[in-house]
Amino acid sequence: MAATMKDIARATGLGLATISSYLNGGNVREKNRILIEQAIEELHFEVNEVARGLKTNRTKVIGIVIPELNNIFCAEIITEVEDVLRNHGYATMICDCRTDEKREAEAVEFLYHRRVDGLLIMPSGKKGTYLQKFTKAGKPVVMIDRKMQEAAGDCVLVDNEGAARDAVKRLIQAGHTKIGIIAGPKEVYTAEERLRGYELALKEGGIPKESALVERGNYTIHGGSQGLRKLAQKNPHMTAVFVSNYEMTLGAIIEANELGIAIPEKLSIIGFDNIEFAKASIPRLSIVTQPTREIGRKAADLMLRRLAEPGKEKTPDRKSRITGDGTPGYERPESEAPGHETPEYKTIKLETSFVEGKSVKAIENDGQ
Amino acid sequence: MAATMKDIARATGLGLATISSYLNGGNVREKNRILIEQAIEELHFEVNEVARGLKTNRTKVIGIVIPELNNIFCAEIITEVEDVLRNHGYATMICDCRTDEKREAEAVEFLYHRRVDGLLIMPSGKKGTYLQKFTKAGKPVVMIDRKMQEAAGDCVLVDNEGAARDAVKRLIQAGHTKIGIIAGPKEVYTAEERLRGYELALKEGGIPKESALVERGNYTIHGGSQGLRKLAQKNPHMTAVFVSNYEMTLGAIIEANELGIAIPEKLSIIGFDNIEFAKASIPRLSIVTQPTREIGRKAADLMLRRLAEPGKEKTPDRKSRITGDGTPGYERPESEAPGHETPEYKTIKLETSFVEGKSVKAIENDGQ
DNA sequence: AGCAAAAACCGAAACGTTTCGGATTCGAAT
DNA sequence: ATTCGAATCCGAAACGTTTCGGTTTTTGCT
Repeated sequence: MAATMKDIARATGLGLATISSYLNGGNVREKNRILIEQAIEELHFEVNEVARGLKTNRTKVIGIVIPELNNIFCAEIITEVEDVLRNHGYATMICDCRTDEKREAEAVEFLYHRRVDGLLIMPSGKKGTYLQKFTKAGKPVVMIDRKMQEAAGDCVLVDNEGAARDAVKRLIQAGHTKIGIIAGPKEVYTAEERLRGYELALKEGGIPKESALVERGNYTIHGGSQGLRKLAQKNPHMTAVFVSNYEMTLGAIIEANELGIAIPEKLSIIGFDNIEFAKASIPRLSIVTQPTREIGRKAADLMLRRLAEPGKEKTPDRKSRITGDGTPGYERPESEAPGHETPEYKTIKLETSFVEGKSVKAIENDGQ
Repeated sequence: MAATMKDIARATGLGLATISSYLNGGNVREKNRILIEQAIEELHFEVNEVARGLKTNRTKVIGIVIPELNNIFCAEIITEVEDVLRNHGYATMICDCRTDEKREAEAVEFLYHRRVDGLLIMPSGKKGTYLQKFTKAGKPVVMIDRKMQEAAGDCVLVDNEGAARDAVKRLIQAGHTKIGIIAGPKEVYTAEERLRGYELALKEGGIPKESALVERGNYTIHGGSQGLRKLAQKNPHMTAVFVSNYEMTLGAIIEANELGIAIPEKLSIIGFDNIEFAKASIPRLSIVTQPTREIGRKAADLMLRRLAEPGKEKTPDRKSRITGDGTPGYERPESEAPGHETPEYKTIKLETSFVEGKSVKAIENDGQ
């Protein structure tokens, strides 16, 4: 049904190679160009990306593996990534692995089979041995938000420890000393970083840490409610809480309301993520926000850069024995930094920002 | 680098066709099976889906077009869809068109180029003329949540009108007569349905409608806040509001708090979507919830069903002149209803449910 | 053991591109 | 008009599968 290059060649009386050349931006005599364009128009020709992918060994598809599509932080990043990549002609295959390490490995495998050109992953598991396939095949891997052990690849991270530390410091500066934290799951890299930031701030503030003030949640609304409830039960004198992701922040606030704990009069709260909610919340929430769009953009950019690099996968058609190279650079050069010798893996670290709200109340430093 | 079927054939001494047969579940003599499996193991062979796609003209990829990945309702549905499809060996290519009709058309085009086997779309535009390409090519199209004019394809919908009507009826039964609505954008199909449901309920309740009680928002938190503010300004006597999507519900609640309007004492609210939030909210929110998982599953199932249908795209290799068919049914039959003659397009309508909360207060019917 | 039917196997062509090396044509300078 | 280098053009092979039609082997029966 659909027209092929062969049809165009026949219709124009030109050779197959010429059509191909035209389609790939090569030069073609003016009159032939017109001829070709006409034929394409008439026959409704559209190049078959699958065939092209087979021949070139580049599918123009990027695989994406995330822990939970249904999570604002992820969704925001992916939205940006998808936008950037598609603008560069890349499609994205998204796999949601539901924060399950096994499913994650399966997803990676699945995408590898589909011969995606690169992998963008927001890891759930800690060690990324299953990424080796990609790196071994010379396909770029970019990790988002979390780093995996034993995994070679670029990273786009956020300074979680610093962000958490700053947040808790603010509480300390406001006079709080009984500060709780609702931390994330042990397995989650960023959760641990945030916890470390919390501990660091306490230490620097000269406040002894109490295990009763540390509660863990599973990054869901429910986890947040439970966390706050337990904290409140165990620590009647607690005056502030730092919550380490959005869903749990929501849960914590709700639970505080439920328990009749007034914010910020009785309890100061600093949350995480989702600036929109924070701005609109009552009382206006103080939060740490992550630059999701920038994370997404940086990750996509990094991926594109890697893809544009010459790449080591020399698969010259068997007969050609010539060493010379001269890959013409498929991607428009744009702002390619020249003389850029395949650098070692890169780690980009982005800063969070702090949005001041009314959910933190200064307290005078009387004996607690 | 990667091994091909040819390598396996060579290693086992078998023919190419036999390997192919084995890989596609065909029968092979026991000893050969072992031989093949051994070779596959040793050479780390994995079938190249791209080549397979070229040959079979089926990529095992489904295109998905949605208005906003970054929106809980969409994200929940897509999560489910992706899960189901991947479990059946299908990959998904997701395109976020940001509720922009032009981008939507581009996305459809983009996916068509990639030769996806089918299209799952949650339409932004009203008329889906650009879907014709798919249907013309015999590729199934399934619309989710919204129906497009001039678009042939299956549909999975929700009874929005009924849901809205029921919700508003509850307010009326509780004695409310000054009931506002924060409706969605005119362009959005479901938004209009919900508005109709609201109007219907009023009519049935014998309450005259007032244009001052109808406010529109753009389905964002901000839109919700603004909507509520305007409603409150214009209608000092308003006692209840129905909000027609999650983001706006959130905004409305926040704004109500901001304005010091107590819920439900001064204002009863019925919201939409996101049961989790509703359950945890203070006061516990009454909402209409959509069965997102079921929507997703039904849509994916429908797609799979269509894909399994014989399909009219007969593309026999040129030489074969035989009329006989005998496509062996690639997909495992599973629970194929037999004698199922390519039915006309199907529309599945799902029911919403109502979650009772404390945000609706009965008011005694004194003269208003 | 002999036979036919059924099952398993096989080689080659095809899917729609890109790319290689060489052939052809063009344009300008003589 | 010739000539020569550069610009264009071309056919054929290749990418890794599936599938067609036909051949060989196995199986079950007598």
